[in-house]
Amino acid sequence: MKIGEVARETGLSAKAIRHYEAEGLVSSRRLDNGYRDYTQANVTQLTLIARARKVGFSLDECRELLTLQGDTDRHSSDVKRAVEHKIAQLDEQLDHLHAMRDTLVALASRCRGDEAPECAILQNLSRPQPGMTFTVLEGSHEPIGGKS
Amino acid sequence: MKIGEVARETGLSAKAIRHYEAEGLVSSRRLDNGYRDYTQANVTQLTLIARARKVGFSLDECRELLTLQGDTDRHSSDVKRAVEHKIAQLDEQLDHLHAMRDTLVALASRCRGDEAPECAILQNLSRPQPGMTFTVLEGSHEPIGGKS
DNA sequence: GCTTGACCTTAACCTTGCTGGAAGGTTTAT
DNA sequence: ATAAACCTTCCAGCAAGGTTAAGGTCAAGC
Repeated sequence: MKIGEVARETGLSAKAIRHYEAEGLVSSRRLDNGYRDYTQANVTQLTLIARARKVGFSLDECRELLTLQGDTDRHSSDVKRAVEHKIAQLDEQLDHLHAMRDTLVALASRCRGDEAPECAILQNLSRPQPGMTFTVLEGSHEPIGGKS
Repeated sequence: MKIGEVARETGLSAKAIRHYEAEGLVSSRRLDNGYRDYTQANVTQLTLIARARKVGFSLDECRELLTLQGDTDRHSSDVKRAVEHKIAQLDEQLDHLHAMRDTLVALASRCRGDEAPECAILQNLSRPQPGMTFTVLEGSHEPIGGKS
C-alpha cells in the first residue's frame, strides 16, 4: 500500500504519516522507485496513532501505546493505566479552562456593555493593584459609575 | 523602571516582556546604557497582557485589547463583545475536551485492567474497521475473553 | 585596581505537531 | 509528448515563549 491509500484509510495526511516515520513511530519498506510501501500491520499502527491523537495522546504517548501494542506479553492494566493517566490530564485541563471561563464570565458581568468608554473589564485587567488573586473574581453586578 | 522590576511586578518573565516588544504589543524607551526603561503606562499595558493571557487571550487578541485600552473613545460594548467571544471559544474547547474524556472513560471501562495481554482499549484504538464514529464509544463492560 | 554578582543586551536554537511550498522524479492516461 | 496524479526530500513557518550562549554594565567589597 502506498502512502496515499493509507492516508485515505486512516484519515491521516500523507505529510503526517511521513512525520510519524521521521519521529520513529512507524517504519516503512520502499518500493523499487523509492515510494513508501505499507503493510497491514503498519496501517494498524497508524490507525492507533490517528485515534489516540484524537483523544489527546501526544506523539510520545502514542509511541508508548505502540510499544504496548507490539508487546504481546503486555498487561492490559498497563494500557488502562495510561488511559486513566490521560483522563486525569484532561481533567486538569478542564479545570483550568473552567477557571478561565468563570473569570471571564465574572468580568463580563461587571461591564455595562454600552456606548460609554468606561469598562470594568479593562479596569480589572490592567489595574495596577489587583487586590485579589486574579483568577478569583467575584462580586455584584454593580455599575462602575459615570454618566448614564 | 528596568525590565527586571517590571517582571517582578507583573509576574511576567523578562524574556516574555521583550517578546511582546518584538511583537509590537508594547514599546519602551532606552536608558543611556541601552537598558529598557518602562513608564507606569507601560506597566499597565503589560499587566493587561499578563492577565489577558491568563484567561486565554492570544497575543493578537491582547493587541486588540491594548488598542481598546488606548482608545478613550471606545465603547465598553466592544470590550464586552471580545470577552464574550473568548468565552464562546473556551466553551468550544471545553466541549472538545469533554468529548475526548468521555471516549477515554468508555474505553477504560471496557478494559479488564488485569495481567492478561488482551486489551479492549488497544483493540478499539487500532481495529481496522471501527464500525462507529470513533468519538462515540458506548457499550457494556463485557469481558474480552480468553484465559481467566 | 580588580573581581564578584546581579543585572542587562542581542542572537539563535528548542519545543509540539504538524501544514505548506519548492523542486523534482514516476506512472499512467491521452 | 504531455498533462495529471502520484510520489520524493528538504526548508519554512505557526504560538509563545524557554533556554542556553556570549557578552556589556553597574555597584559593592578587597
